[in-house]
Amino acid sequence: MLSAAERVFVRNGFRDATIAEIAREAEFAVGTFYNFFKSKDDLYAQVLDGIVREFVAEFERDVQQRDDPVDALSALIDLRMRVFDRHREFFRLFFEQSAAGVKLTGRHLKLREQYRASVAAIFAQGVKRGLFDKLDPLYAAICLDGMLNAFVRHWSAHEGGNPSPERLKIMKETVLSRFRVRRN
Amino acid sequence: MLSAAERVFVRNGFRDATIAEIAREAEFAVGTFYNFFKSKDDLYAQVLDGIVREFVAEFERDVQQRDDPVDALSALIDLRMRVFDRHREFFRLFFEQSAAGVKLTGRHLKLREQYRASVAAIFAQGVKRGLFDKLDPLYAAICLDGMLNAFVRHWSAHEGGNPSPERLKIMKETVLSRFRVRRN
Amino acid sequence: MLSAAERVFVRNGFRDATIAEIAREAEFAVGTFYNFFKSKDDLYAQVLDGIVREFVAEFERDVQQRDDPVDALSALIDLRMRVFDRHREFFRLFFEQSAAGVKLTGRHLKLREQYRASVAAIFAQGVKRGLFDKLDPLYAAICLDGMLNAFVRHWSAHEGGNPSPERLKIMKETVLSRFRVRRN
Amino acid sequence: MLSAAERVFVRNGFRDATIAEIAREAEFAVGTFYNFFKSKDDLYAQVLDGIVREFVAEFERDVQQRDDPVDALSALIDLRMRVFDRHREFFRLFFEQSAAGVKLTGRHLKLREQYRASVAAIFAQGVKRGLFDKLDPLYAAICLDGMLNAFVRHWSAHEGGNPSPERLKIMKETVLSRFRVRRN
DNA sequence: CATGAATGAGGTTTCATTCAT
DNA sequence: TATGAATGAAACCTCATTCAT
Repeated sequence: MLSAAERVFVRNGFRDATIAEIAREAEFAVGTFYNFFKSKDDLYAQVLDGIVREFVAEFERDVQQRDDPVDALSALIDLRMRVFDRHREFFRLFFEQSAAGVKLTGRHLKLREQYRASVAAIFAQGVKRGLFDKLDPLYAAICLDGMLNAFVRHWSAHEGGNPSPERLKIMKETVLSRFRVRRN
Repeated sequence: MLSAAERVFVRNGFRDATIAEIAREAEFAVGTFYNFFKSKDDLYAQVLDGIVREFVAEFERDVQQRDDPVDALSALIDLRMRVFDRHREFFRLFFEQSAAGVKLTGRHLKLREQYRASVAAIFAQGVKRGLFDKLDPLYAAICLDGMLNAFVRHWSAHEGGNPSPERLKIMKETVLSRFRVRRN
Repeated sequence: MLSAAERVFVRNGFRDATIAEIAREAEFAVGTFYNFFKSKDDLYAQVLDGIVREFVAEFERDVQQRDDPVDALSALIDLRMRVFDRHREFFRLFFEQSAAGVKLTGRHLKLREQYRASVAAIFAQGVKRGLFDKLDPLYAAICLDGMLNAFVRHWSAHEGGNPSPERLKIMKETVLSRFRVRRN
Repeated sequence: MLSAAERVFVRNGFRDATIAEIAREAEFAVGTFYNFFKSKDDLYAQVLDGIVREFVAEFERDVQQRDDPVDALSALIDLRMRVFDRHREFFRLFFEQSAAGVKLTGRHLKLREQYRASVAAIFAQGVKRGLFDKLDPLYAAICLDGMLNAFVRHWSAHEGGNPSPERLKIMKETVLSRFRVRRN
């Protein structure tokens, strides 16, 4: 139901997604949606909300738990790719601030700030323990996010969104080694 | 004329930008536009085209010319920030593939591939000369683009799109040092 | 049940009154109404019917009974104000022919004619007995109705529909003396 | 244009008048209306405004000018019937406060108060000069309005809105003599 | 070339009514 | 009988596009 809407929003963007098409995709009548959602805006907000909640929950469970910053980063990359696999384009709104022609609203913007702060904290830990290069933690977090977004976009355009495990591994190694101190 | 359209497209997104508003902003009559542009889509394509051409020209002149890969990368970062300063959100379409609710069309998609290949070539050179870490050049290019996009977005949201020269310098150093081999 | 509908019809007018709101007000389920009423129109007709019946019954009992035309008129004024107090806006439909965006239907239109004819008959009696000015009885009845409606509307707008007994008395004297022959 | 809207509003009431029907009646396209009126509400307000302005102008010219209260009242009755002839049901909104399922808004409500005060002033004059029965001027004005409304409604329902000159004359005499002092 | 009133298809939203439980 | 989720026709309104001036 929400997922039908997500599909159409992703396909067409917010403005070009019509209620009629969403209804058809969900095999409901047009009016039925208005028993569940106040408006098109409300529908969009709820779709986004579900995905963000899901991501935040998994982030807290899989990433924040870990003591070792390198493990945490590794888990974060895995999570990002997993979420991407489930929600493709849609969660770009969360990571890139705008997508599908819609802007994030207050609540989600705040969640995103929290997420970024948490990632920065992981970097701060890593630097302190001598595991990562000396970098401003916030800037490091920005770099990490940017790289992951770029790979998501790249594969979205080039491999139909399904990179081989092989490529995923190389990507992961490439990204992680941008931050880890090198021993030579 | 095109710049009025750009302003409105950026303000409202593609679908929410009305011809009437663009006409008002450009101080032309609605009908006049249809002497210059076949349609709203055509107008959008031409706006994008101008910006892309401008970027490609400056890329060739300021970046591709340079022999030293480190210099080239440095110049590229400068260029990206310059373009961002001139066209803000709009060129995100080029670098992030979708923005304002519109997708890139064939011709521009190809130009983007060429651009990325050129950046990859710079990395290839740099690796060969032992200036950069050993990395797949394409993946390195993807990482670079992603980081730059992330900073653009970050400042777009946090400093009104105008980072201080100080911050720009730190960013540049942060990004560049992600790729350069470290001597210790 | 009918009274819940009346409240909502008065609050919102016919078209803006929704079955859902009526159902909520009556603490019934939407579907339940369709076991009692064929349609929204039917519901409206039944609400109106109840009020008209009530008025006609009281008219016959309190007004038509009286032999003295002046007493009858006095009782009619009292009755009109009483009904107004009970049903406020709603009975305007009966006296003013249209209200709440609905027109009277045949049966009620006929009842209204009968009512007016009865009032005219009272005037005819009064004229014959030399109690009232010489006037066409129908025109006198029209004048009376019009004045009473006007006061109802006036108080509806100015005193929240609750004129003081003092004001009611003055009104009654004002209206009655429009018709009684004056001795001087 | 406005008159086409007036016709449809009168025929169907506000809610049941559709933009499509108004457009058809005016032989314009639906969208054309939205070049002249912000919304359906706005259209309604403008229709009402035109009629009210017209009435107020004629009231000031034909009624307020007169020195003799009896002449003034006589002119007022003529005016009311004239306006009624031009605008039928629609001006009922002004005199009866609600019709066609719409309420008067602030500005018009105020104008109506002014109108009623002016009529009351005429009565006050008439009473002072011994031409009218001793009555509270406001209550007299209310009575007058109510009677005129009642006749308008009566003829609207019974003679297709076109009473004969004969009947108009009787009505006028009937109404006027409700207020004039009788010599006997 | 320049204009801007006119167009009408198409979008979002409401709500009376039905029907399976 | 009672329920209320599902329906879809129909309403209001927008806006890209045309064309007569």
